[in-house]
Amino acid sequence: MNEPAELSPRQKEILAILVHEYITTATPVGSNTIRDAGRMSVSSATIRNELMSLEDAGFIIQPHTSAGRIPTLLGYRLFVEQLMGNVKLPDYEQRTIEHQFYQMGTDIDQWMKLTAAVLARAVDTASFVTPPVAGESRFRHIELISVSESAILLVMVLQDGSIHQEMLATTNSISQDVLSRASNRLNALFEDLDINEIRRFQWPEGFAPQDWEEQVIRHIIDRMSNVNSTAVGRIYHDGLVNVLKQPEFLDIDRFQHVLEIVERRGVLESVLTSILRANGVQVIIGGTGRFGSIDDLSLVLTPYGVQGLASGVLGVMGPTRMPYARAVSTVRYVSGIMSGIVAGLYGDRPQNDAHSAS
Amino acid sequence: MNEPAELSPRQKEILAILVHEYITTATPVGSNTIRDAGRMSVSSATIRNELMSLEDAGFIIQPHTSAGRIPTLLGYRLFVEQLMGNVKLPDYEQRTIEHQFYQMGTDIDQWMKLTAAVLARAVDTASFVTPPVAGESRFRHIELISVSESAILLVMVLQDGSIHQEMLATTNSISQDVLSRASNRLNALFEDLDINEIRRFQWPEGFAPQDWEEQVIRHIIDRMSNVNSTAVGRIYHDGLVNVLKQPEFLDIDRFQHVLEIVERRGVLESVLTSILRANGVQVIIGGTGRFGSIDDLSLVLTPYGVQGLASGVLGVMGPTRMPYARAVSTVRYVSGIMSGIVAGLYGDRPQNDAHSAS
DNA sequence: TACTAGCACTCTGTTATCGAGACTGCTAAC
DNA sequence: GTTAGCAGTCTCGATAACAGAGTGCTAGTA
Repeated sequence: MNEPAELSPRQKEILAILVHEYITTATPVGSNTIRDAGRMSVSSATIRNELMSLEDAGFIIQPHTSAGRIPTLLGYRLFVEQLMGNVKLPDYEQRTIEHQFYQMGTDIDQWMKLTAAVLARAVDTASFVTPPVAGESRFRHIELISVSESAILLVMVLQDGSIHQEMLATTNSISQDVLSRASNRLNALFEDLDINEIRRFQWPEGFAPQDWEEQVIRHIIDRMSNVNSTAVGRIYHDGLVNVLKQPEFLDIDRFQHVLEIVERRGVLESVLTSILRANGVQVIIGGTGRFGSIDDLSLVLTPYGVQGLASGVLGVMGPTRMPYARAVSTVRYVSGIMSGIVAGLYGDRPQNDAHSAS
Repeated sequence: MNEPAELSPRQKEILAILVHEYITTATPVGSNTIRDAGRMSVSSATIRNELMSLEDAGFIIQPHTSAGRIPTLLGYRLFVEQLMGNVKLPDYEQRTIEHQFYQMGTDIDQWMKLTAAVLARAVDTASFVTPPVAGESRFRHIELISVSESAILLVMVLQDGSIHQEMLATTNSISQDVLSRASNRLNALFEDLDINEIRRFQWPEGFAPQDWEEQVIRHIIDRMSNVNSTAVGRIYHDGLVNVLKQPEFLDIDRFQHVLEIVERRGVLESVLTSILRANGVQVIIGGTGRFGSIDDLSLVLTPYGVQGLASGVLGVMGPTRMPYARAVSTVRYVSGIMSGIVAGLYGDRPQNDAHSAS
C-alpha cells in the first residue's frame, strides 16, 4: 500500500483477469495462467513485474513464496467497483428466473421460500430474504378469538399486511360475542393510528375497562413497538449447502462461523436492517469493521419493494471469492421482480402519484 | 448375527459400558478401557472373549483389526431399549429448563424458537419443533382486508389457532365495507365446518356471487386441504452447530447430508408427521429403511400437546453416537412442559371432561 | 526505457518409509 | 471358565525425498 496512485490500464486488466480466474478456479493464479487466460501480448515476465506492483499496492497477495497471487479484500473491492464490467443478467437467465415466479401462489410464506430458493440456485450461494414490511407500521385491524375457556387468540394486522398473533390467558371465560364487540370497538378507535398515537390512548370518561381489555391494549402497543424496532421480519434463508461445498470451507471451523451467524441471527439482523434504508445493490466484502464477525464472507444485498410503503431485503452470501458479477446482476434482477409484485399488491402509488399530479 | 439367543447379564453389562464409553469419548473402546470403566472383577482377556461373542451377535464391530469396538445400529438399539437405565432428568436440570420457560412471552413464534433453543442447548444436538396444530382443522374465522385498490389480504384462523394469510389480486377496487360484510357472511356460514363440509358448500338460491367472492372460497378450500395434508406446520430448528462440532462430521460430506435434510425439508416433514400420531418418545436410530437417507444420524422425537385437539412434534437430532439417555429424558421433560402449556391455552378438556362426567 | 528469456531458488503437496502405540486373538496354563 | 503372555496387525504421526509450480532476478534485446 505504498502507492495511492492510479493503476495503469494494463494493471487493471491483469487484476481483472486474476480476480476472475481466482473466482472460478479457487486456486492462486500465476503469471502464466494470466497470459493464457486473457489474450495479452506480453510475456509472463512482464506480468510478473506488474503483479509485484499490484502486490505493493495492496490489491493482491501471495499465500506463500512461490505460489500464485490471490486478491485481497481491497482487490475484490476494486474489482467490484470498477472492473467487473457488464452486470446485466443474460436474457435466458432472466427468463429462467421469471419462469419460476410464474407458478407462485398467493401465500406470503411460500413466496419468501421460493425467492430464497431461486436466489440460492441462481448464484450458487446461500441466500436471504425478508418479507416486505412498512417502515413505520400503522394499525389496521384486530381480531379477538376465543379458543378456549381460558385463552384468547389475538390477531393483529398492520398496514403493511404483516400479521401478528398472540395467545392471552384469562382468568375467567369470555364469550366470543363480547370479544367481537371489543374488537370492533378497538378497530374503530385505532384504525390507521401509529404506535405513538396509540400510546396516548385513554379510555373514554366513565368507561371501566375489564382486566383483559387493558391486557389487549398493552399487547398491541408492545407488539407494534417491537415491530418498528426490529424492522426486518423473519429471515428466510436457503442454500447453505452451496456455501458448504466451496473449498474454503473444507476446514470445518470456517463453516462453523457461518452457521453461527445464521443461527444466532443477531449480526445478520442488524446487517439486513441497515440495508433496508440503502439504495440499490450493496456489496459487503469481508469483515468491513462494521460487521466484524463476518470475515471471509461477502454479502450482496439489496432492498426491494416500494420505499416508504413496504420494503424488505434480499440477497446472497458466499465466500469472499464469490461470483460478484453474477450475484449482483441476479440480486438486482430478482429485486426488480419482487418490487413489481409488492407494487402490484400494495398499489404503486409513489410513481403514479407524481405522474398524475403534474 | 449367528445367535439370536439372549445375551448373558455380563455381556449386557459390557455392552452398556462400551456404548456409554463410546458415546462420551467418540473413540473405539478396547477391553482394557472397559475393565477400568466398569468395576468388573474379570480380566481384560475375558472381556475380549465376550466382545467376540457380541461382535458375532452383531451388536458391535471393529473399524479395523486391532482397534477397539464400536456399537452397531443394533447395538445402539439394544442399549436404548434395555440397557440405558434411569432416564429421568435430574432435578436441577429440570429446574434449569423450566426456568427458561418462565420468561416466555405470548408470541407463538417466539415460543417455538425458545423451545428449539432450549432443546438444542440441553442435549447439545440439533433440535426441531413444530407448532401445535389440530389433526383435522375446522374453520374458525375469516377476515378480508383491503390493502390497496387491487389487492385483498385474506386472513383465516382455524380452530387450532393456526393462522393463514394470503394476498388476492382483484381487477377492480372493492371497499372495506363490502369486504367486511362478505367476511361476516362467510363466518356465519362456515363456522366450525371442516374441509369436507365446506367443499359441499353452495351459494343460496338466487344469489349471484362476485368473481372475487368465488376466489375467496376457492382459497379457503385450497388452504384448508393443504393444512390437513401437511399436518406439521413450519419446522423450527436450532443447534445445527452442535452437530457440526461432533467429530463424525469432521468430514464435510457427512455434514452436507445433514444440511440437505434440513434445508430440503421433504424427508424431515414426513418423519415428523409420522411421529405426530405416535405415543411417547420415539428413538429413530440410523437409516431404518423407512427414512432411507438418514444414515449416520439418530432422532429422538415425541409428539406433544393434547391428543385430538392440538399437537405438535419436538425432538433432537444428532449423530448415532448420541447421548440417548440425556436426549430421551430431556425431550420427554420438555414435551411435558409444552403439553401443559397447550392444555392451558386450549382448555384441558380431554382429562377434565372424563373426570367431571363420571 | 520497456520488455523478455532464462535460471536458480523457494515453497507446497504427495508419497514412501519407519517406529511407536494400541488392541486383538490365540495358546497354554491355572 | 478364567487368565497371563505374546505374536500379529493396523493406525497414526513424524521424517524424508521429490515432483511441480511459480517466483524474483539478471542480463540481454528492441
